[in-house]
Amino acid sequence: MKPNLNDQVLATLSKSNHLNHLKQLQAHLITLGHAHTHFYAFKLVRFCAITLSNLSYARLIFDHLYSPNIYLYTAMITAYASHPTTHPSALELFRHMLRFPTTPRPNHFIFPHVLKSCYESRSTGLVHAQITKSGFEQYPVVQTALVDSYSRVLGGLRCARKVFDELSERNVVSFTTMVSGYARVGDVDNALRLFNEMEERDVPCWNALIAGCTQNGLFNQGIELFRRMVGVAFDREGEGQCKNKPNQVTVVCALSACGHTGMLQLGRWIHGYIYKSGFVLDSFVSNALVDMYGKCGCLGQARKVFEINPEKGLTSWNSMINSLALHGRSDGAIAIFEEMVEHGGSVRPDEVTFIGLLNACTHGGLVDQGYYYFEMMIREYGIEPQIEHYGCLIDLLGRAGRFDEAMEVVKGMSMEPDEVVWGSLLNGCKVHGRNDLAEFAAKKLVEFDPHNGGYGTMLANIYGELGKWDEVRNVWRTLKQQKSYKIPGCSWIEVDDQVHQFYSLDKSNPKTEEIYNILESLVGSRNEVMVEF
DNA sequence: CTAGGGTTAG
Repeated sequence: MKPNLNDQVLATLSKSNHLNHLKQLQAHLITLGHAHTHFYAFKLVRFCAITLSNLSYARLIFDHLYSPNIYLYTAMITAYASHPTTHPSALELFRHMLRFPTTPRPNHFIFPHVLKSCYESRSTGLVHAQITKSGFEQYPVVQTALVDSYSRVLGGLRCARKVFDELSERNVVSFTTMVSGYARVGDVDNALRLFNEMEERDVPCWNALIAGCTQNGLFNQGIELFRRMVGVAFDREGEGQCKNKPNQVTVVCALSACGHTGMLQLGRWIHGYIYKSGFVLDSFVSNALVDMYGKCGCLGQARKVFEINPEKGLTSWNSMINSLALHGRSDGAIAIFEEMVEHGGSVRPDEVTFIGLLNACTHGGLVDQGYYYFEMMIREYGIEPQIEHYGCLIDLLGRAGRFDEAMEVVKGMSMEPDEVVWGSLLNGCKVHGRNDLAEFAAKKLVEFDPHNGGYGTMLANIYGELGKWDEVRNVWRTLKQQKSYKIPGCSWIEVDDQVHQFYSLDKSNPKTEEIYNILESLVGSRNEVMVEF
């Protein structure tokens, strides 16, 4: 028996990845008299838009149909909505569909896709009106899509909440959407409040909250939630219900938090958990592991995970480069960069790549090489330097004591220098004893953030170095009046799953004396010693 | 064709 055309088309598309394959299939369909069969056209449009990211050809197929049905409009609008630069086209097509009576009438499936194209054009409200008018507002799927759409528009969170509050029926999905909305604007408190109100929870809603924490820098809180999730899932007291086990998305978030806080033990546990759970090491998981190991200083492990990733994407390369750069392995970072350019396939270095690369040069003292890559970024890759790149470059030049060039760069910047730029310059000045320029940079910092006790303290110290004692007193008086205090430097180490925190000059630890003695024997002085808080 | 969750950056 001959395989039917339906299966043939699906099989061909699942194996194809090139426009030529698509054209062959099209030719085949035309000879069989199926050039205008909606079902096949639908498959072709989706393939073209999703696999090939070729919107113009998808539109070409669409435009050659006599009267596209609702499926085809939906497919075409979905295609546009998933490519941010073509958002207007999605709405245009939708309006066209509404305006002409010969086109299909909207159903409730199309609205989520239309709403996805509203984020940048801020037209959620218009579509909302249309939804109400056409009587689709009572569909939970549409309602949730509305909440999501409002929450992604700048300043739209209040509207999102309003729609959410008026829902006829809240479920775990609409709750999760709202939690993510709060997380997106950094309002973790409200995200948590809503999470606590939920009577039923699933994996995505845990993930939304954990991601909310880690994306807003609340790494410890994220870890705490992760531990709670693991605890609930494995039900340590009871009979082990194993519901809501962390999945790939969860571990990616948790690993990010481990990297940022240096929790290597937990990171290793998660790696084991991934292995035991039989998760596929997709690029997200792999990259998160590389980043965690890299940040925790296990460069060998990071490298191993990186090497076995068969689909190294931009982030994979960037994570590996950053890991090496972070630990001063400039040669390694540069080698990976070169490998990326040579064997990275379609992957092209982006602005993050160059931050890592410049960082590597800074830590290795490779000033000229750093300059070279900075130029390469602009000329060969057409990347406009961001303030971050300038920060790296100033850092690079400052540490090398090349202050004239550093100031040239500052003057040539296309934007106002920020705190990091002045901070980098100041740091270089301190290393090289350039107190005159240090005063200038520190003043800029204080100007930037007059209530920052740290900046004030640095300025006062520099005045001290310069013997400007009146100025020293002035700065201290201002700081005192404003109640601006320097946040003490802090460092910590993880031993047996416990984090020990150390602040400068704090002697509150019961073992202070012992710690001091050991550290003294190690560094030979008490001045730089940290004591546990 | 059907609403929610993911990594990298001075």
